Amino acid sequence: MSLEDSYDPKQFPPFAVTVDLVILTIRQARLCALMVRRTAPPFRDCLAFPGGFVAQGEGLEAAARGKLATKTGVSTAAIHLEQLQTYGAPDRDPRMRVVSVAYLALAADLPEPTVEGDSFRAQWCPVDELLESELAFDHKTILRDGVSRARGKLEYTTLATCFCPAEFTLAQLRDVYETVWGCLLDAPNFRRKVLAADGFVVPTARSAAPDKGRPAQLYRPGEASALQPPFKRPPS
Amino acid sequence: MSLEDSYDPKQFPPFAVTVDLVILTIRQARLCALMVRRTAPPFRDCLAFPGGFVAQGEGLEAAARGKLATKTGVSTAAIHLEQLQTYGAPDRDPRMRVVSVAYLALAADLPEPTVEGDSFRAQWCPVDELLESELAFDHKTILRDGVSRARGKLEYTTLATCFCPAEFTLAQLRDVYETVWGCLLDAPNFRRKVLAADGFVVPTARSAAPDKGRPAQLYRPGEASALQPPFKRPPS
DNA sequence: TGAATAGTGTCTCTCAGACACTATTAG
DNA sequence: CTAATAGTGTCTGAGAGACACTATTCA
Repeated sequence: MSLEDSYDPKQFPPFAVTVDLVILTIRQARLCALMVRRTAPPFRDCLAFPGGFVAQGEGLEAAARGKLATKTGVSTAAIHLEQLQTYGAPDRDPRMRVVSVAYLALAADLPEPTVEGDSFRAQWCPVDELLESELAFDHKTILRDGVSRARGKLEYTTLATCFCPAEFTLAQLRDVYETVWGCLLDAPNFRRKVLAADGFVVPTARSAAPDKGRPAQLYRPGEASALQPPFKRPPS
Repeated sequence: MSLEDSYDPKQFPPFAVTVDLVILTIRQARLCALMVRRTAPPFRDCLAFPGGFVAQGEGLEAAARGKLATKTGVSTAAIHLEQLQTYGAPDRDPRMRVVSVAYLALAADLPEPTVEGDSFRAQWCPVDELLESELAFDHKTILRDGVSRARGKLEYTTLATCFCPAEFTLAQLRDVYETVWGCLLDAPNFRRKVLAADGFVVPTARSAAPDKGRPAQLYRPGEASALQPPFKRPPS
């Protein structure tokens, strides 16, 4: 913030500031987001992202991380969290002026969310279904932005491993790309690209025990965060 | 924003919301940002980005566009404006809790900013010098993020033309890339890539009248906004 | 004419995609 | 053995970079 000389810190229009969380995961080969169903107007019975007010002395990311831990009931250390965008149209909440800072979280498949104080339910919903249905506030726009960001980030970062368990096969990693991008990738070429990307994955001592077929090498995430060169997403 | 059932719209911690503008342009082959010098504490005499409070009924982008028009004194239609990030650390302003939504603007070389009501001065400053000096609040972080965003966007969008006048030569466009990326590009290869990118630039009927050397074809921006395939930034 | 800048041709290297092929498991 | 999945080899075409070359202007 930078201010004219006439600035008076006592006279400012008060806003409510909230965080909204777009928490993405992959369940049964579908990209899903964690949603809560609203039980009060406005948008009663609509699905909405978890979120809430930012407290007076609380940082934005700290607020997001707090909500994340509450809703998922999981240690948030392993979950990637980044700021997405800020949404502040004057009429986005009919009750009052609210500016919402949206965060994007990428997580491995998590247990079904626990009922927190029994006051609301959270559930995983496939994003393609969410984009067809009505969501509260401007949350459909936020969801589109979040999915788009996630798709893009898979191209030039190693964040795909966030959707995987601690150890994973290359087939699992490929499934992440295929699910998020909605396309099919050539397994041999994918394998080469991943292994050629320095620090993307590192092999472990173990192999996966499959139902059938040859067991696959298990890997864990490497140190690298950027992919150079980036992965190319096929046009679709 | 999504809220628990116990939500009460009357009880929320009030925040001030501001917009900050990172306005980038190229002057004399240097990437520059428009800055104002603070005349009151805190950070008195430090440089800061133009910005100010968002009014109660005003959208965030509308607020940013308003400030942009005021500070540059130029029709903002031709200036690219996009949301950058939101900065809301509890202690970022010592006076009060402020959440600032930063916007990034890319503009062609503009006239020296006019003095607006004589209450403050705006000036263009080379970003490399700004990054060496002390800036107000967390504005150095914001500047780094803005420059980084601009660099990245030149790779996969046609936004480089925003730094050019209405008609420009390919050499001017190449200068934009070289200045923003801080590298040298091979002129023949650059030319081929730009012309191969469908809708990046379209030739006009005119040629530039150079001081010396062969006149160059003039182009204007095309319809495309994305570059497929992206331009590759040399490692540096 | 020569200096300067615009623009073309062409070679090479790297990488992405296609796809045939081999390897290792379960039954 | 077959089915199924993991993993390798190899060809081809597109694009990036290097750089020699031609074209058009001014003085």
